[in-house]
Amino acid sequence: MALKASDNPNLAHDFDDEDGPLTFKRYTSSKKKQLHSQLTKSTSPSSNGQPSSNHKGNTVPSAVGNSKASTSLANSNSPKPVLDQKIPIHIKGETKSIKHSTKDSEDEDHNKPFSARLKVNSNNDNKSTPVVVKKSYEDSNDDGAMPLSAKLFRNSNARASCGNYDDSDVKKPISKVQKERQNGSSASNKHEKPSTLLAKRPIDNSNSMHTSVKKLKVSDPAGSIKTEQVSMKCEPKVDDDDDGIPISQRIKKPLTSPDKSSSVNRKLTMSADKSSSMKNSLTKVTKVNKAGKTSFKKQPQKLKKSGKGSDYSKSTKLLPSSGDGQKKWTTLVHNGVIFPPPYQTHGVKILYKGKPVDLTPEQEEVATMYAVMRDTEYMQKDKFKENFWNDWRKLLGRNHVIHNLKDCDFTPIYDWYQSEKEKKKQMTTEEKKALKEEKMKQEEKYMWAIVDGVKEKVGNFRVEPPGLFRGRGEHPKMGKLKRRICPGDIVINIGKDAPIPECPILGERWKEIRHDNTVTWLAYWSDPINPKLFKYVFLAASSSLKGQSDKEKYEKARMLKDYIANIRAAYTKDFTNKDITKQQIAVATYLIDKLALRAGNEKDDDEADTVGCCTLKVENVTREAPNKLKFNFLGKDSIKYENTVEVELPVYNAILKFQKEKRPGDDLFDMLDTSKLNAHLKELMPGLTAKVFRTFNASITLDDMLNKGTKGGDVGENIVVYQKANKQVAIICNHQRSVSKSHSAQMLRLNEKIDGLKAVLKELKTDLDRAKKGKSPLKSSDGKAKRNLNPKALEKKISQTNAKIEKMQRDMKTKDDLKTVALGTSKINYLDPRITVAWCKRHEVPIEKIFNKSLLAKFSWAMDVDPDFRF
DNA sequence: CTCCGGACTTGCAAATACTTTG
DNA sequence: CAAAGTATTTGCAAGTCCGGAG
Repeated sequence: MALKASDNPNLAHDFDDEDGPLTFKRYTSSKKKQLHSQLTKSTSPSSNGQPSSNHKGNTVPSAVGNSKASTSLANSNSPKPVLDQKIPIHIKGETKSIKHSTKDSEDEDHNKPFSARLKVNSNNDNKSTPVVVKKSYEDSNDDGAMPLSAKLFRNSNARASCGNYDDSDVKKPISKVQKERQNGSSASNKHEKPSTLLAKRPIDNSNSMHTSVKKLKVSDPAGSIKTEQVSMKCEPKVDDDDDGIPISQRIKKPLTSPDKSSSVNRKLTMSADKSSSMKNSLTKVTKVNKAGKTSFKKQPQKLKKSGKGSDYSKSTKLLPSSGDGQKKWTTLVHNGVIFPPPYQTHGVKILYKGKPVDLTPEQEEVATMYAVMRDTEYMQKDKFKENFWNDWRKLLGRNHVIHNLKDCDFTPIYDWYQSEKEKKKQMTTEEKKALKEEKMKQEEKYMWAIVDGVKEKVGNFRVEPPGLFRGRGEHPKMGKLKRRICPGDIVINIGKDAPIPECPILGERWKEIRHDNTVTWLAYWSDPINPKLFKYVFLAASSSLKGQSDKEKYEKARMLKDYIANIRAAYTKDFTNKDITKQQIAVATYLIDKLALRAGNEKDDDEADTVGCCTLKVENVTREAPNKLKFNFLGKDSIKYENTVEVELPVYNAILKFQKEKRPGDDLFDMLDTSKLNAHLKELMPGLTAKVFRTFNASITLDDMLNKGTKGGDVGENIVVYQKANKQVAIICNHQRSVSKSHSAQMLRLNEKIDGLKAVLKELKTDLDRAKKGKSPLKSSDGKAKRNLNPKALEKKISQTNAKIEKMQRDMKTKDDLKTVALGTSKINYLDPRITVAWCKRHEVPIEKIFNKSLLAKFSWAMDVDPDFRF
């Protein structure tokens, strides 16, 4: 039976419940120790503001249990559930969201290079990204020069003051306000049960080892395991003279319109915060600062008690940081990686100067890779062809009949490939299903790893197949052959006691076996295109290990909220610093804060030429008097960033100075690089780096927009509010997507539909007029007679049609607005899921409407956040 | 310091799965 | 039911940041 099951795709069900989206996972041993690490490693992200439940619980996960688990896995690829602690929660699978429909007219675009398209978009279309960023500032002319999140931030201040303080808070020394403000992460603990992790964990672990398949019911409170979190609060202290006046002014100004909804929430939040403060934990003092002026103190944070029940069942709680020095796991069992099948020759010949040419399988394989890319934009790029030719020529050998690429005709292979594709498409669903099952069966054993006794999904267990390198933008290496990876290229990382995965290719062996528990990768090989880089095999996003660090990331970003006022004050002051390095740091930090730019590491010549903040070139920034800066550069993935913003005058002048006497291609911030910048940031807040600003900006924007924008409408309306906020974040972060090939056609079609409805409308009106006069309706266009309706019915129909038309037009507009905006990236990487979950709870929006299955699994650690949680 | 190996997150697009529509 | 769309998943490239060696 077991065997049978494992062969069967259905078998997967066994796993299914286990890795269902909302699950309970065990706590990692390493997590328990973090206290220690926090104390030791002040800079570690996790170490700060992390919930920690350390005290007493140092129970070590017993190796015994783990080894047992591993054994079972090793001995039988049995899919048998190894994890017991995961609690499945029923989730409605359908995560549907909103859709837009439409079409429009701009087809030619897809033939252009991506960058070109973007350019077109941004130039012609005000709705598109770059410009939009600008839009975000429009609503607040008064503070156009204010950092992106400043406006939001002030709101949070406002919120804070609703609770216990009056507006004057804002004027209080920042440190005071901050001190009074509770640290957020505690909110999420509200729901937790008293039982602490510490106490529980060991038990759970052992359970997992011995009891194998028990699943806890979500609904069973007793069964659910809660974790407590303790977050620490940071209380930055600032030197009085350091307090930038400008900043405080900016912050004050804002209080303009506190949103009602937020004030209500605020109260809840505050009280939650209060209650939370009680158990505490560690106090840490970090001394920071330049000039020895500022010192930040951390305060203990507390656990929260769980409040009223939420509609969501509780799920996993992650432990605080992954401290323990460096230790990421105690036991690790997995089956290695799976290789792509060997090349199957097809024997289709290419033509050289019109004549068929014989190729060896190796030569044919590479020729096929090329042939198959005929319809891509790479074929228009000389660099791609050149690189391909250079690598392929090597395979062809010295005196091969083929002497140049130009005379090669790959059409036969291309056609063969197309027909193969067609064949596949024509297969019956049955056949397809069978094929899929077969594949599943082969891969199933590689899909899972057992980490500290808990079964976790592996992210990418498939070794990358050979192919032609598809670098983005103008990558110097595009088209190069990415050779096949063999076991001899692969380094495996696995627990000491775990069986070493059998090498799947006969007669070969792994390059190396390691037992390094300070890292999370299960395997890696070096990138054949750039041997300096590695390709890693990690656990999936839904794993506890990933969830852990995800949470730490958001906690760090939240911590920034407490420091941001001081940081702004500090850099504002330095806008005019005589020390040019400091001045550049100040301006760069300002840009990162205001525009959510990436840090901008240096790049090699053999990479696409893109920039981030520190690597901006003089030519990327154009001044527009009196105080605007126009940015235009290619950022990550060669995505164009185009944005014109108003900046504070000192910034404008500083840029002027940095540009002076430099050539267009020179570095704008010539005294700066990311390590200097980050080193500086770290002095301002422990663990602070440039990327934290992006997370911070994104999440606080979401939090703010949700709370301001939600008016208590129905679910549908609320979802629109969410999407709007999501879109705003995507715009801030410049998350773009290429316009789909069929976009214009879709818009066109929608227009036709609307026109059709309009025609109907007209006809209805005519009928109405006639009906009022007692005449029967005219015949419809197809000549048939229509039913004779009374005026009332006709009026109703008219208004219905009108509504339909309006809705369609709205949808169309939305669709067009979003055609170049990618919402997914921010959802996955930048928006603290607790904001979303808490908001959903508050407004009774089913979380499945916002998060799909993967997201639910990835964010399982955030599911039981307190409804009052605010970023 | 700087350089660079190393590890991990972020990001877009292609492939695939699933839904709606005609 | 196929075509048309949309949503989700997968693939893998491209960033960030850290820390150790020189």
